[in-house]
Amino acid sequence: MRRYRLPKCKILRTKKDIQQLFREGRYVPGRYFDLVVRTDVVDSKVLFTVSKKIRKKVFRNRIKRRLREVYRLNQYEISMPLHIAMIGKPGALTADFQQLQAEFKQILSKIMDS
RNA sequence: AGAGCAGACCGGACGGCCGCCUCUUCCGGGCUGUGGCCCGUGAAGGGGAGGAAAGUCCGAACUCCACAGGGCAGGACGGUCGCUAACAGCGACUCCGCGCGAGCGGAGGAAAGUGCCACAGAAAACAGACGGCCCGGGCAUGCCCGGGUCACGGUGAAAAGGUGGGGUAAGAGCCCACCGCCCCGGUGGUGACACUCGGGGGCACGGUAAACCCCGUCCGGAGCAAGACCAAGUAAGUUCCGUUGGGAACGCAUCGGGCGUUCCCGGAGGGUGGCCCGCCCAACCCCGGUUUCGGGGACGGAACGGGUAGGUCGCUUGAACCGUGAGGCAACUCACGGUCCAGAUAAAUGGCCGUCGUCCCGGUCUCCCCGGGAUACAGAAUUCGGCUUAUAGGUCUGCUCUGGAU
RNA sequence: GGGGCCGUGGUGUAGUCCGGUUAACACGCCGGCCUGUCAAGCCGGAGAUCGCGGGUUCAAGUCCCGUCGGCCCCG
Repeated sequence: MRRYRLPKCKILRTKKDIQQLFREGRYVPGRYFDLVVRTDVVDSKVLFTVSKKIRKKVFRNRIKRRLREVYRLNQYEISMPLHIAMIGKPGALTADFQQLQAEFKQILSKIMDS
């Protein structure tokens, strides 16, 4: 049985990788979150972030946690190595969790088709 | 019962599935100098946000820089006595103001000095006389001149204690009584201060120090992005300054120049993260010329510039927390026993679901049931002690006022 | 995480140190003159709870405290 794990080594954390991702990655906007994706990589890694327009740190953290759960539970939908940045928007705080998952799958399939 | 004051505390509970960080032990693998070290979709067990984690407003610990000190400047605090590692904190008490009250708020000095007090008003700070009142003189009275006066009038934030009586030309502490004020003494209190205490003074002393200032107490500067180490990597780069001068004594050498040691004086640079005094600090050789000097390297310092943004340590046992006892009105302290309780770093402490609790709304309308909604403020980042600010709802303790019953 | 600076008409600033009774200046805006028209120029005018709340003072943009927002620096 597949285990839906997401340890630290799967998170993008070096400054070089992150800068490269935002410089060369493809930007895909969404309703609850935007994605930045880079395909010319050998392993799958991800990072989660939220704009400081959301003023309170509690709410920014909650959005990041929900996005992480979305990625964790749907990571096997990805069939190729990708570097992904998930950028939370205000709606992700109150939206239904099922809707977040649906949007993630939808955007993902769009990316993998192209 | 209602209204209110002060303080303390909680700030959802239980369960299921899937996850995250960290520590310990074990398992597997690798390295080994057999002490261990490193790695893991590995296993088990322990721990995993707050009362404010916040604002960064104070105070410390700790680290680095600098340290013989002294002074000035600057900053902070400000009733008294205590508590504390320290504080702008806390406790008790004092005086003043506000409140019916429980209580709340304020606090050195304005008879050391300087400045300011707009407008209005006659006059605004060792003051002055506009109107009015009174007296005298002059013109034949309403007018003018000289004098007295602040009791009254108006102004203002603020105008020479208040009330009553005597007194007077009119008045005024001018005099008297009471109240208030000031000074000296006494008594009580560690003290702020208090006093139905004694004596003296007719009363002089406007406000502002969150204006300068004076008095007292305290304060070196930065901050865990402090700081230490490892790895990788660039340009061991550029510019500037300095590594010295004079004198005395002694010794060596001597034709002369000189050399060495000690002491004194001076100069340049740097440090003492504001300034001054004082103090402290390091570094010499080669070549040419040999009196000053020129060139080169090395060393010390300053400014500018280049590279890295990876890892390890600091990093959580501490003025710690929980009991019990003792001292103290209290803040708090002491003794004994017990506990180990987050350490992340693009940053863990969660996501989804169910049941229940609390509150609100609607139906029902004896709060039983059904449906819907709400469940705050807010997320550790070196660590403590405080303060301040945000906060749905709720609990407890003590007290006050009003009304009712007994 | 730590340190520092700034909030004044629509915009950019002055005034804040040392408090004083119409808060100044430039650009912009509105109206008029000029021109065949526009611009420029000239004349006149409107527009500010001085980020917000409390305190000191007779009096606060200015002094003190709290709070909110914005900007910069440090490895």
